[in-house]
Amino acid sequence: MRIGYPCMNTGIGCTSARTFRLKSWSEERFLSTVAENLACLSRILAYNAAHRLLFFRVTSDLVPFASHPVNTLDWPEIFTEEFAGIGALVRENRMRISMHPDQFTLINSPDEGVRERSVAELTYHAAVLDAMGLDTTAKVQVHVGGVYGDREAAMARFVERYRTLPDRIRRRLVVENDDRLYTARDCLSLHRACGVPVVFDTLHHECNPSGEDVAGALAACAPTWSHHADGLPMVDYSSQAPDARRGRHTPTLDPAHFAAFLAASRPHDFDLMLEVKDKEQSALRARALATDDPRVKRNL
DNA sequence: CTTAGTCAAGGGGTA
DNA sequence: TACCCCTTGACTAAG
Repeated sequence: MRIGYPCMNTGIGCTSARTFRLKSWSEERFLSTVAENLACLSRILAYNAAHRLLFFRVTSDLVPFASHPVNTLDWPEIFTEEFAGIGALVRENRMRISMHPDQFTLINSPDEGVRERSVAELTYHAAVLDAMGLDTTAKVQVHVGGVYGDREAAMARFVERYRTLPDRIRRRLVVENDDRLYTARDCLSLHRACGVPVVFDTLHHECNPSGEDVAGALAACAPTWSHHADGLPMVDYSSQAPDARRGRHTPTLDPAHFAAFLAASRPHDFDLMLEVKDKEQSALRARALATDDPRVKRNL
């Protein structure tokens, strides 16, 4: 079990998610922003390596407007060295990377334009991981998408479109249960139909359950990952913020809830993404809480 | 300097 | 049909 956190570090004083308004677009602005973002990502990963936080989600804002028509620059080529350096850092420290495109990425949309933009966005995400030289254990996770008034048809469209995605995308794509529309069980049925691995999200499963307890859901999702090509299963963990709208993440790690999760999840092994607002601070506390867990101990 | 409104992109739910 | 919500940090113009 590697423990990680998403997208940003609260302590080191830089962000890899700098962006700008489309109105402010210029090649100079783009190039300087990407350069800053990549430099910051390097710093974050160096911090993570030093603190043995070996799982990290790279922000989708790393390359602003990467899939937008306004951008005709060959950014993977321009930043070849920077991406390669980051990839080397990841590999040398046996770290793992994931990405999670925004809600606009909907491969099951009936709208041709939405689908095309989604494929372009997925191509961007795959291109980042490719430029880093990472193997197919580095994943791009998406939700199933909309229902469009007909769940069966919407799920069938996901399957059909997954099958025809370029291999560059498909080999990295994994699907996650969401908090309203598609449960873990729905995702498992997609896996049976097309082979897509399933990321289990604990909070979404609480909000939008499909009958299994945590252990049962993990047992069902784990075999959707081919150990060789896909690596360990990925699990997103968070708990419900008290007195907040359903689905809102807690601001910081709840130690008792986390301990209960660790106990319930045994003996399954997976890489764990802590979706908590204070980011690396909670990841560090989680790792400390779990140091006696043999799954974590192996990676210290 | 601080702050409040806004940002490429979709879809679901309510009135 | 019209409007609100999600989720979120960062940008940007206004004060």
